[in-house]
Amino acid sequence: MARKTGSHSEITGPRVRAAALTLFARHGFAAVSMRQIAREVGVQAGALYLYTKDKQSLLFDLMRTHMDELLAAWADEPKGDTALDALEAFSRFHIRFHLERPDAVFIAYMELRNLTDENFAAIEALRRQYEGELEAILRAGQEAGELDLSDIRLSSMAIIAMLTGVNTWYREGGRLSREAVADRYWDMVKGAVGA
Amino acid sequence: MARKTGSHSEITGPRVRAAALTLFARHGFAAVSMRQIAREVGVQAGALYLYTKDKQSLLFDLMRTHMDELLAAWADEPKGDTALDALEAFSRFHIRFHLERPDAVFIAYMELRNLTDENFAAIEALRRQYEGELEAILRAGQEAGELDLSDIRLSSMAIIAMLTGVNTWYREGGRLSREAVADRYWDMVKGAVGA
DNA sequence: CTTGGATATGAACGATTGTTCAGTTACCAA
DNA sequence: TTGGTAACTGAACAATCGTTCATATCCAAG
Repeated sequence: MARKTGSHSEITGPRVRAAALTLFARHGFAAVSMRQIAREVGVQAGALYLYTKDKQSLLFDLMRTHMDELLAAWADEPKGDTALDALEAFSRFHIRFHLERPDAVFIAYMELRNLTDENFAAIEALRRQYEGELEAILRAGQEAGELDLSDIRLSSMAIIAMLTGVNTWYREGGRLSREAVADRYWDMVKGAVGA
Repeated sequence: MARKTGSHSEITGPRVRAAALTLFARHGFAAVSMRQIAREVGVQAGALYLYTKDKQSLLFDLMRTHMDELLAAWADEPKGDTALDALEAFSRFHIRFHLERPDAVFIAYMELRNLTDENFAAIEALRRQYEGELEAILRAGQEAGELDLSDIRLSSMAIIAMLTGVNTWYREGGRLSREAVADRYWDMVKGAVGA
């Protein structure tokens, strides 16, 4: 027995990435074996290497895809007229986007240390780019007198940490809807930047 | 050759934990072998089992010790008279305590999924207890009319995420001193709770 | 001076790891 | 109907894993 019935390359590839995403998020990159991923897909371990160069590339692809999607989605987001509008748009976007893909977010934050130096640098650059988007909003708001900030970089890091933190406790079907959470976090962000 | 010269049990034990702390923080629990830890200590792998039941217990001990120290240190902290004073004390304490032990903090947040169910429950309970300390402050401030909060639990999670986030970017000898960072974060916390 | 416990070695255990590859099958184009 | 190739298997590779254990050495106490 070798190949199963039907042509599967366009099915199996995404399924490998999906299985890796779930398993890496649940157990951690180092704790998941290629054989576990293969079993989840319904294939032997050797077949995975038709879809990825090695385990490291599998992790890197997942992280780079996530960061690319993040940047692309934010670029497409309407941002309003004022810096305060843009900050509200960013806050709501960040929560929504991250709540929609908890596994990818978890991996992107937790598995950085399992990347090779080169791959780490690439992901880090994308993260910096995203942080830069928020910093630009804060700088504009500062210059327009809409915000009162003592340190833009620091405020940016604080806001992102606060917003991303939602992923650690939010559970679907819980006490609050995603919108209600976003409303309250936007209030807190507003207060934190003195607006 | 077996035992080296001198009595070492009171030296080796702490050294095993210190090596495990550093290595787990740098590479992750699953990616670190007992032999790596042993090499760092200057001992053979088998000797580690004089100081820990197994690898899992080593991780759990590190995490439980960290959480115990956290709760004990906060209990010893002067908290001022008003709820706002207590909130400031908490904010500054949290940043200071966490910046002093980045490795332990990193492990306590990243390696939860590598704990057995039983051990996870124990650590989770301690974390809840710490979060409860902040919630109590917020509740008191709310009732005294010092704070304006729409949801205490949510504000508590947001504040902790924001404060803990300092560990992800702060570097010793950087642009800002720890005190300067704490000053600015306290400003932001104050704003976020409407005070 | 002997004895016994504390401290450590080093070899060994079976299990599992990421990865490669020759062989096998199913599909599609000619 | 036939060939070629895409998709996959199953076995194999050396390396490493956590853990155990018989053995050896050192120190303190009697």
